[in-house]
Amino acid sequence: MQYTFNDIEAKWQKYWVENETFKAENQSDKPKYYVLDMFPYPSGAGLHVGHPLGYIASDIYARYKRHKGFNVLHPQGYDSFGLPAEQYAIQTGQHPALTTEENIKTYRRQLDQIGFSFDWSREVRTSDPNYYKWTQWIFIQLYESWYNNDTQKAEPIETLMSKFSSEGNTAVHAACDADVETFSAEDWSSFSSKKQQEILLQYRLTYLAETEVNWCPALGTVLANDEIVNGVSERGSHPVMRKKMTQWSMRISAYSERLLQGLDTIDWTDSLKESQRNWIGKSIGAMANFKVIPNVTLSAVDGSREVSVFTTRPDTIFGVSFMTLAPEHELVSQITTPEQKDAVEAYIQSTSKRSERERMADVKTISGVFTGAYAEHPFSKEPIPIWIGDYVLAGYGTGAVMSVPCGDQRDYAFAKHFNIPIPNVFEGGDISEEAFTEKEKTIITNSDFLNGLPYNKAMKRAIFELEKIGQGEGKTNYRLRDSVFSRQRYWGEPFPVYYVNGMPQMIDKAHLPIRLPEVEKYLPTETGEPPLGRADVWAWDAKKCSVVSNQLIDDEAVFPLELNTMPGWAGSSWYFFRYMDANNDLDFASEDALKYWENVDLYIGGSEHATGHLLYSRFWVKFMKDRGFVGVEEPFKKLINQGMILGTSAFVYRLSYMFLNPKVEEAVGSKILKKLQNIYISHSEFISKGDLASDKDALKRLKNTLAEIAGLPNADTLENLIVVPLPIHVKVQYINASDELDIAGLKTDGEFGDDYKDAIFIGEKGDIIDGNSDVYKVGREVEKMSKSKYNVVNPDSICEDYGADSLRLYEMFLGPLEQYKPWNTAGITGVHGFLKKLWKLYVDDTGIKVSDTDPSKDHLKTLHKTIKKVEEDIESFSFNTSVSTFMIAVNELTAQKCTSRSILEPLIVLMSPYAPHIAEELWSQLGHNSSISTAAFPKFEAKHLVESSKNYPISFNGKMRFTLELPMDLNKEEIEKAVMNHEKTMAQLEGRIPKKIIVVPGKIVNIVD
RNA sequence: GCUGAAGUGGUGGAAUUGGUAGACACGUUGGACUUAAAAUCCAAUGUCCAUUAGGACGUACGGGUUCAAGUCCCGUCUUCAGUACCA
Repeated sequence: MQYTFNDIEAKWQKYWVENETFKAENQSDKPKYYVLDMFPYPSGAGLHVGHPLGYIASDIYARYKRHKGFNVLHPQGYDSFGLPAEQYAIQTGQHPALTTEENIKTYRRQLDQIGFSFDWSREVRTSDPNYYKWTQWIFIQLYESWYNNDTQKAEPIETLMSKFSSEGNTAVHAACDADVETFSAEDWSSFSSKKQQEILLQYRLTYLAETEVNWCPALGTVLANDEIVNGVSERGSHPVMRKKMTQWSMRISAYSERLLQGLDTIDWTDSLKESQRNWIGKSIGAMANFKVIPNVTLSAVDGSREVSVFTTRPDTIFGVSFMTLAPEHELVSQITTPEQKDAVEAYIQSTSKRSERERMADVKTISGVFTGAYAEHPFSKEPIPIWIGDYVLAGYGTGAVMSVPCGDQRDYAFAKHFNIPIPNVFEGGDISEEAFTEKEKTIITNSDFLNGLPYNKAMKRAIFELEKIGQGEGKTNYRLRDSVFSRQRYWGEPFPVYYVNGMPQMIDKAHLPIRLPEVEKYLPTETGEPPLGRADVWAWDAKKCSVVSNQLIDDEAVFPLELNTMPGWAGSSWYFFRYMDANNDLDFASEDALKYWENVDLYIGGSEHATGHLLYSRFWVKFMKDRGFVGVEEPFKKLINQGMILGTSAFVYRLSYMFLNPKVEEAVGSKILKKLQNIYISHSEFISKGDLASDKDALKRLKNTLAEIAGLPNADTLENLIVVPLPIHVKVQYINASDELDIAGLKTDGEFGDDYKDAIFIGEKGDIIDGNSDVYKVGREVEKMSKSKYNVVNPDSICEDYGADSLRLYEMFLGPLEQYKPWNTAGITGVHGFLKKLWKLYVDDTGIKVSDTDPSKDHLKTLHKTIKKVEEDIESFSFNTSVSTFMIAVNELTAQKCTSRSILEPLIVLMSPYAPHIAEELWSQLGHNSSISTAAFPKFEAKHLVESSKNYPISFNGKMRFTLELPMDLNKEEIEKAVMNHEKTMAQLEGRIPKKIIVVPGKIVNIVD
């Protein structure tokens, strides 16, 4: 009988569906185990071989846990809202719901053919109204909550309202907007209800706020930072503006400390925890307030203005020689003196043109302007000049810094550039060239009451003194910012929100879901409203409690609905709870189900979600815990990041070379020229993507750097000399690796233009080549699989040619789960051959050949060492090594001609998580009527591995020379005697007397002479 | 720059607590079977020297600890990923 994998796999896939083999029950005597994959976005391209990697691993683990007697929840679903479907809709006019449905069908077919043990009865789709109904509901709960810093918990907004009416807000410690006014209980009750609502909005966990976005008028949409290149849109090169928009935000910053602390309670990789820690960015330091010195020429100054700064090094406060405000800082306009007004305004003008990204990219250029104002040092009372500079970011801390040039490189560079004094406050060291490093900043000097103190004591003392004079306090700052929750898109969850007099109102739970309205086009409106602005039936009738036509909007009962939709991470922040009770109409999941399944025991997915999905989910879960909706504090107990499977792409590239005018060599000498070449090559900033010739700014920067290195007075000397600093391979286009291509046909002329006609080209080896001849070659590169790179390997054809079991085994065999690794289809013949060998171990021409004879000692030894290794491997997620173990076992048993049922039955159970189809088939041929998934995992018995002898490696001075078979029960002395008397030992020693003989019984013998 | 991970044959990768480096595969070479091919099976395969016996060298590089180091310690280099005027 042949191993007809296609038939066998189809047969068992059908069996599993018909018998609901993998359906999980919400109650059981067995212990529970919840294994989850990050659910996929169903893209139009379908699955490639990289996608199932994590699913295979989790499926093996889920099946293993079932064998081990657990009630396993292993569901799957789709993160089906998202941009690609919307883009496709814009281009084709097809409704995203239709294309999404199509894509899901493809995904499901592809997933099914790999033989996953998903419980599909629990499938969720984020774009399903029955699902997003509950996403909307959670949004409402966030709106109806505030964060109490005293209890460190979210509470219903009502408790805040009652605090306000009994004591005002002065004693309330809450996470809220920075600019909340203070009021008493009397004030509160005197406020209009609109004013009360406005104040409450500053406390809610989701709130409306003015946020700066990248607005592209030509495209009529908001762009993400990555969609902007050099200040213009990536698509179409249209100008992009910073624009303030009112958007929903999530007060995730309220949870900074808990999100940080919670990391210690979960089993994630260190690198992932570290990313989240960095993202949360806790820094401990102090706030210090510097009084602005009134200036007689400024009429408005009243002497009460203060510059607040955050610093992590309050011990350096006597090293302050200036202060720097972000150009956007609100004090700037108030304190600037008339003499400096023009300069300051010109500076603000020029910096506002640059995007935040540009500012951050260009770290080297130092710029700033003096405001003319001075602040008073809190202790020395010296006047300190106040500058503005764009190296200070408005968005972090207070948007102002106390500049300590001796201890901070940026302050140092700024001070040098503008000739500001650099007072030293540390003992020892040298600050003639650069600021002190962290290591050098130890003992404080020149600092009044801090003199002689080590920095950590000085920090405490400085904070104490600041608090004493009421000009500062200890403070912890977090980098984590609230996240914008609005998207100007169509294909996302609509907000359950309508507006009365501009104030948001939540729609009652009873009327959810608020379904996405129909629109005739998926683009923003001509007036710049989001796509939902095109909907005709998109108003809320507060009396009838239903969505009605916009035409009916009036002042009394019909109001406009929110036009934004929720971002992609909304639906994915809580879906793991929905699987627990996916078909519940009354609640997002029943209390019983939530209590039984608790949270995810094992979560597998990509590391690209480290600071997105994995942080937002933790935030929502903590919130839901606070409000009593769920019982757990963390969503994912253990998390594993599967590595990416990469494809090999082929492309045509044009060789470009660094080329310099010969004058450079004259000017700088050949030695420096060589140095320059190395710098070009190692300086990745300059060898950026594409052709540097088109990036004038980068070219200019390069010239400055070169001039500096070459010791030239200024970059002008190089003006006509340096042209393009390469070599790089400029990719011309990707090709299908197997295609023949007429490379000559791609040749183009005048690529560099006349600007560079005097240049000489220097090749990769330093040789001079003809600059006008472009050279095209075909290159190969291992990179992420992508349709546009023609390097995608499709699992369908693999399943057809080799079977799903081969695919599963091979993906695991490829290497450690967490590692990035290239796909190489050639290797699959190895595992496929192994499956055939396995088949032949059980089945011959006449059928199953198993016998009920007693197993030999060798058989038992092979089986039990396999059980032991495989169990250890699965527990440690080392799936690649267990595949090798299976190969070794089958090789050994084949050589031993084993047909014993008591060996072959447990062996196939061991393998069934990895290769479930062949396992089911052999299991049933062995005479079993029920699925192999119900069989118990074989039990390891150590007695079968007990050896009576050991093949000792005999080393001389640490080098193994030969091995010697000795009985296990010999003691040290007996082993030593046996080894020393051996003729090979004599031969090695050649009569020398050993200085020392190390004997480790059961391991090794080492003879030192 | 900072943080994290990694660097082992032609390739993917093994190696438990420091104890026989290169398991298991792919590829390559030779052979068997075949008219031939595929499939299958057998053998060899880290590099170098040697007819053999055997030997030398080998886990990015340089040191160190140890009877013994891929594994531990110090320093250096390289690659990948994340992050970045975060005060």
